[in-house]
Amino acid sequence: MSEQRVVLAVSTVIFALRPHPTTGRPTLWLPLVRRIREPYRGQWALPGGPLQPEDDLATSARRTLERTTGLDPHYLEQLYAFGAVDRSACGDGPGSSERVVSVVYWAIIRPDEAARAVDGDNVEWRVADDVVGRPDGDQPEPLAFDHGTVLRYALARLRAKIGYSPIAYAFLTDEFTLAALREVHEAVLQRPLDPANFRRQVLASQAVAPTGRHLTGTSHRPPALYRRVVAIPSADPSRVTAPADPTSPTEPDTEECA
Amino acid sequence: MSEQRVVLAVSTVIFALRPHPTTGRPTLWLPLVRRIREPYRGQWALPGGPLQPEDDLATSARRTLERTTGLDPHYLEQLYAFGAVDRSACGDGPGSSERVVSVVYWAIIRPDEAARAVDGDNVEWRVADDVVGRPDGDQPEPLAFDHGTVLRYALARLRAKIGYSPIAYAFLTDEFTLAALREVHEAVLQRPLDPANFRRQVLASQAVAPTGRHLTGTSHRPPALYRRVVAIPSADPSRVTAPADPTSPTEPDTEECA
DNA sequence: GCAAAAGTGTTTGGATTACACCCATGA
DNA sequence: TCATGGGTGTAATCCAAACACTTTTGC
Repeated sequence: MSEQRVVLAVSTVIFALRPHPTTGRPTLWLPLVRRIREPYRGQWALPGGPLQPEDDLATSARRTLERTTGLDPHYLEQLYAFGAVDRSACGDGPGSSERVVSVVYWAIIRPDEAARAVDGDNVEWRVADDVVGRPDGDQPEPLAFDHGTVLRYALARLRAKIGYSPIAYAFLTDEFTLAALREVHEAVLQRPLDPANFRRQVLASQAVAPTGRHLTGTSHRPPALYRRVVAIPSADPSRVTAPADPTSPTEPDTEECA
Repeated sequence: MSEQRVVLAVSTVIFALRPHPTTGRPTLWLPLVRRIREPYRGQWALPGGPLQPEDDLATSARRTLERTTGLDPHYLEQLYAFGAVDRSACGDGPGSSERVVSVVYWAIIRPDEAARAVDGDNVEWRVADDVVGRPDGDQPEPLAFDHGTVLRYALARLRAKIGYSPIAYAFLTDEFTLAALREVHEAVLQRPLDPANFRRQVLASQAVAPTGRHLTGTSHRPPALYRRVVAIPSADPSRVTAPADPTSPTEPDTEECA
């Protein structure tokens, strides 16, 4: 085996909600970029690139996103550092390729942000669950590197975190109906939620306040519009405060999958 | 600013339970190593070292731990990748030092494993909350690099995760009383738990089974001994399975702090 | 017997669930 | 008027907390 250098890259999984191509229901989509050099040339991969010495990790993620997809997500969180020694080697390719450790981030963008995205020859938006493959479906075309594993992990994190953190609001614009908020949860969790109970839970959480306005133009009773009144928490470790009050329980953390 | 190279290192926060020096109650301890070179020479730091090209990230963490502290933890999980551009620069030191990105792991070891640990001039075990500093106490001697932030984050992760994952068993040997299991939770959460309710919750979780044996030599009723019958889950993203059954809710993931 | 912790029982209140039912609008 | 979701009410259920009480050992 030849001498290897370890190279650091930063990649990002970006989630957005768009109508499903067949059902029309809100569904998780994400952009992929086509690799234009070896290894895995021609295959689809997560947007990313090498870490520049002058960039922080999250800054690198944002900079690469802007350059490759034109996106600037307002929710961005570190997912995991992937560093298996053989993860950058093609199964049938040369075994002596450079070793790459990737720090992967995941992001959420609103529909209005996603609409501004470029969609050229080398960027393609796909339904997230079609990319990883359904349990009963055919195996999809594999992603470059271990990006299939990365995406599965990002989906698991998103689905876990929406249950205990107000990240669902990152998919929504300033004003929204409670039905729209419920559709975000339903799209992420892939299961219907009881509208009555969902409404009560959200209102009890004190996370939203009515704006007084209503959505018009529907063929039924005009739903009230709400706005978010809590911050979407940052998962940055530097924001970790002093030890919590020992008399109150701690909330779940961000980083992994049970 | 001179040209910088990005170097990748792996460090580990290792937790063990030992009696508190004054109260005698089970308390979180961790080993620190003294830095023998610049930057931060002479200050205490988390055990770690540069990533070797032939090691996976977790392998690197284990190898460095063995070499510096003699420890081989049976629970090891990735915490976070720290990569701020200035994190390896001393506040009053030279500003042109090498840039280091650290992938940090955290680990749990049992008392019998911790007893085998070396405790030389350059390794010192400390009470975890004394290292980060109590809210009302004096500020402790700062750790090297951003390891104070790292440790605070690791403590937050441990305290969050013990609430929804059976990691408490990683602190215990094969046979244990339910009181010992409760003391693990109390030490981590820093608050007393109701023995009656705790017992019921643990038994209802189906995570333990009685061995039939009892602990003797106490000055009261001999408590029954139990053993763990569930696996301590690995947080490795490669273990993420196919999308869960959409009709059942998802459990919290591992990676972050609310 | 007494102290101390093991272990059991009971009550309470809050949160979740399921589902019935009314409301307001466009067509 | 009817269809469609918005929005409210309510009862059943589960779960966590608080705490009284009994049991079993060493001293």
